[in-house]
Amino acid sequence: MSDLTLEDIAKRAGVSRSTVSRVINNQPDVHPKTRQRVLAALQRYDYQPNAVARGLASGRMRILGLVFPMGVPALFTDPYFPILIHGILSACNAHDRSVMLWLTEPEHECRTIRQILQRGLLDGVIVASMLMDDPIIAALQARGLPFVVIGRHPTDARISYVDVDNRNSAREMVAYLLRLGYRRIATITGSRNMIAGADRLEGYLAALGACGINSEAGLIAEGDFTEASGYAAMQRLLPHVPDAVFAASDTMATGALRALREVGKRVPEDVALAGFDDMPFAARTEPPLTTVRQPIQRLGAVAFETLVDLIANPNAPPRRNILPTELVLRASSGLGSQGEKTGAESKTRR
Amino acid sequence: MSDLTLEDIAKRAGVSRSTVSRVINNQPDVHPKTRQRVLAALQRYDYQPNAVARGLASGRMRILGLVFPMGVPALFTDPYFPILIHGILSACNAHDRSVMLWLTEPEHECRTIRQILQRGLLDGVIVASMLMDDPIIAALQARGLPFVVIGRHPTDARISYVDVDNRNSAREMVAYLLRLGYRRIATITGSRNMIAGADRLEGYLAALGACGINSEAGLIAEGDFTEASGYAAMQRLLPHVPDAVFAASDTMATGALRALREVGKRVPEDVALAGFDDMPFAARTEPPLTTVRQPIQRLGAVAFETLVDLIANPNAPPRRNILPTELVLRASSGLGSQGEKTGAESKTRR
DNA sequence: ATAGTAACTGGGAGCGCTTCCAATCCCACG
DNA sequence: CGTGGGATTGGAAGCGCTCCCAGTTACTAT
Repeated sequence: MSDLTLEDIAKRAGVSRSTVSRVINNQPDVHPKTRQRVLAALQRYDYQPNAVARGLASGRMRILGLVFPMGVPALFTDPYFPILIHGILSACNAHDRSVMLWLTEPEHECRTIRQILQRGLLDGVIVASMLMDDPIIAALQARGLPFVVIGRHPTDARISYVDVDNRNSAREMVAYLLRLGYRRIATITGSRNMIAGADRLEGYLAALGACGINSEAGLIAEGDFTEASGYAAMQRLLPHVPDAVFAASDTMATGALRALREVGKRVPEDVALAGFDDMPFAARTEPPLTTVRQPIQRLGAVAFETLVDLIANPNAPPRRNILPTELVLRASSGLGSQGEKTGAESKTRR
Repeated sequence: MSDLTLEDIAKRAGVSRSTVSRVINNQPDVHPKTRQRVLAALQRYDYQPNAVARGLASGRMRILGLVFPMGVPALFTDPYFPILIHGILSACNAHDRSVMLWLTEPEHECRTIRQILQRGLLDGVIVASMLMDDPIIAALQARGLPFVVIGRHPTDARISYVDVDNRNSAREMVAYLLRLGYRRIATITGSRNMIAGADRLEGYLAALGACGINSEAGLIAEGDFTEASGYAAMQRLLPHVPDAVFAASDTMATGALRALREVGKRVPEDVALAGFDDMPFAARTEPPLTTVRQPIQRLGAVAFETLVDLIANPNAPPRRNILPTELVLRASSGLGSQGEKTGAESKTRR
């Protein structure tokens, strides 16, 4: 309603602008009595500080940027995106920061990057990039804006990131399938240009290698983290008769499940199946999905904390944070030839 | 890198700050030659204007707020959320605006609302509220900040909104099921506190009423738009032997599907099923889901356009925008007793 | 009392931009 | 060659806040 300024409040409270500012920012050196008086005026006139003026004067807007690459087709069908956002926003809420959101659409990429780099606006940026060579990374570095990436960066050691150990998690899942006795284990990979996809493939290969098994080209089908790609990949795998399939995401695993159902293959009797992520729906597929649980929400929260820390200490060394995953064993991986017990939903802590 | 100001560029280009400002903002009254010179300097020093200073001086930050109510449990499992965001962000990208995002968590609600109402920061707000009595609405009105709600407001005619005709869409879907010959049509409703849920229930009742059928309490089960609630609701419906079920969302329909599968009921032979939304996965359930398609992404884009219009014309009357839906007929609704043809994916334009 | 010190308070100078408004320039016209 | 008026340009006044510094007040110790 009324557009009061600091000055107005000051006049009403019979003090100076500076004193009101001190009270608002909870600074010391204000007499308790004065503070009371100002507080009362603040309340009475329902004063809201002007965030922009404040930001200009102080140089910090308390706003963080959050950037998602549009090049990821799974972004709008996977709950990954909303869950991650939730984690970040909750953390921001709790620490009185706000968030600006961008999707870098290729056709507007330059403009989007310009917006993100606008001076004064953002205190720092979280890049949910996962892409191999996202131009936003270079732009942020050139501009000197603090940022954290969700998903490790393969080459540049100066970049702070938060991630799970995709390679080892995948390796353990495949090792588990091997322990169950499966030998023709196929994989449906994520996109080539996403680091998580490449890492999970590496883990798959490592597990096979450790067991003395040579990977077979026909047992590796590339997907792009979408359901449809999982479906198509499974169809390509079928002629090579896998006895188990490790899909690099739960979403692709459901696609594989659909393909298997269509040709009358039973899971896990004919083909065992495992996914990655432990999305909410993974417990409700038929059969429920064995998978690797990654703490998506926590990933967002830790990214937030890391960024805030980075903003406060601009010259500190880069932070790297690997969060733990756990295997979630459900019916889709079956009991294997060993008859190993899995339990309804037993979990293995890594 | 270098933190140049307008003044610096002006000096370099041998003109005044004002002129540089004019060039940047593409204003007339600059001699073409001067403009060239300034443009060159701008380019050479890679000048980025300070968005905050600009915002303070001009009173417009070109930032929109986007508010989601956390009270909606489906928010993080339904693709509705990301698709809507996508629609809004694409529109913003194309029109050189940015977006700030908030989830109003009940425990931080006051603080969140304060952040949103901060003076100077936002030019306007899009509320993806759908809730019956969201306090943010009253707060925005009191503050006089332009805003648009996605989902109609049941009582206040001064509020601008964008929506689909939930009531009629639901009515048509149920009428379609009636035409197929189903008579014991049950419904799984959305949450009571969401207007869309209430509207779809009304449409269900209207269709039955138009056909002279009295609704039966046992055939109405309340859900909350989540898969789990659809599953539970279906279990409650089973004893009442419906021959068809209209779920108020595709997500709940998949829950119902799971419950039906568990007790060995075939869809559509034993129970026909219809959903609402036409989420990407609806075409891939087993059987594929008959549903009402609503243009979620477009909803976001139109909300954006409406808001921008509202910001430009603060005194214009409220805008109300109803986007069309269409019935998407797939296998889950069956052929009914009439043997009506549905085709693999025939659509009916409303 | 009185100096000395600590606790407060107010004023002013910005933050980097927009936006008037007055000043200057330039050219066609007389 | 002078002159009016539109086209350009520069200067100054903010936008509403923070933050520094000097000034004022209020005590304590002597």
